[in-house]
Amino acid sequence: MNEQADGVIHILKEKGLRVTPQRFAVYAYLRSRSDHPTAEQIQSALNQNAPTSSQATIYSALQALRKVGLVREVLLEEGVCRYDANVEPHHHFRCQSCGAITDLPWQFFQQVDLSQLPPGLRGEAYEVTVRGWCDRCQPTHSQAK
Amino acid sequence: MNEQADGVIHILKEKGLRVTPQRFAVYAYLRSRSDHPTAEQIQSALNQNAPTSSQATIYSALQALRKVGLVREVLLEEGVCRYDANVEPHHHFRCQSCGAITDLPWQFFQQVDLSQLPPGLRGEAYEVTVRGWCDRCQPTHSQAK
DNA sequence: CTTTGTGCAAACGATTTGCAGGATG
DNA sequence: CATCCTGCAAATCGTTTGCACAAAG
Repeated sequence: MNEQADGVIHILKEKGLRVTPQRFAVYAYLRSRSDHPTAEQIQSALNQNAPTSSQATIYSALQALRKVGLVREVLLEEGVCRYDANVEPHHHFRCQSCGAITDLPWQFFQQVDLSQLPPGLRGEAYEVTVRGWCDRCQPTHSQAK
Repeated sequence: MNEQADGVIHILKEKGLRVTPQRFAVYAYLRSRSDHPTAEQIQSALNQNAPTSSQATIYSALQALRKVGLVREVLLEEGVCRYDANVEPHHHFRCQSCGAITDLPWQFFQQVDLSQLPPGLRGEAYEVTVRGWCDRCQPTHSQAK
């Protein structure tokens, strides 16, 4: 766990970011999760035991991390911006019952061919978003919304 | 144009929606466009000549249309919710320079196989989002953000 | 010590809500 | 005519900003 912490510190420095406790906490937390928490979720997670970061700080830390490419935002539902420390290309699965989000490895859908785009469009990257039901929300008998 | 109007009225009625001038205008406008306007863009377009709809009405019309499946929302950038009267499955292209959004026909990427999902996940639908440059923003020499 | 980040509270923009009057079926 | 919709303004929610103080390099 300490090695991991050192790693995070090193990464932040490498990107030219000052290492503050708040930034460290936000980034370490994001790296520890794969469910793309919202800003609010990050804040309440970090402040669970003791108040460590104000909400303005969370947002500014997220922006700083985004600016250097350590974090990206994920938009899958209205009105909520989620954050993801996994900046490698990957796809998303969203359970339409409980809203849970699962990362899908890149190789699941890597067969998309960007050279087939309509004339004039040059594609650089793509991402697949799948809607469905997660393991806990199987619509076996009772259909979920 | 009048036949189209009749068609729109008929569709609204069929879905059990009262046909009001505002609802008609919102839906007809959305059907006339393929660039997924925001609520604000819809409002200013409709009020271009004469004030016809308040912003609360636009939102409630959009919700009513969404509820009956005539309109869906499209989330491709932060903080903006776009609306789309094309509820047939299709993909999206977003120019990362000017932000323009283009629909991509379904058949461009229909080769995705949802049976390959990780165990426990049951996929129902998917959508591909492509980032790149549109015809007016080709990064020939000067790179865009 | 200089630069950059933090915390607070107020500002902001998009969306929602409550309620009285008005239009639809 | 009963029901549902509109318009207005106020409320709400997530995010951003301004500024004084504090911490990082």
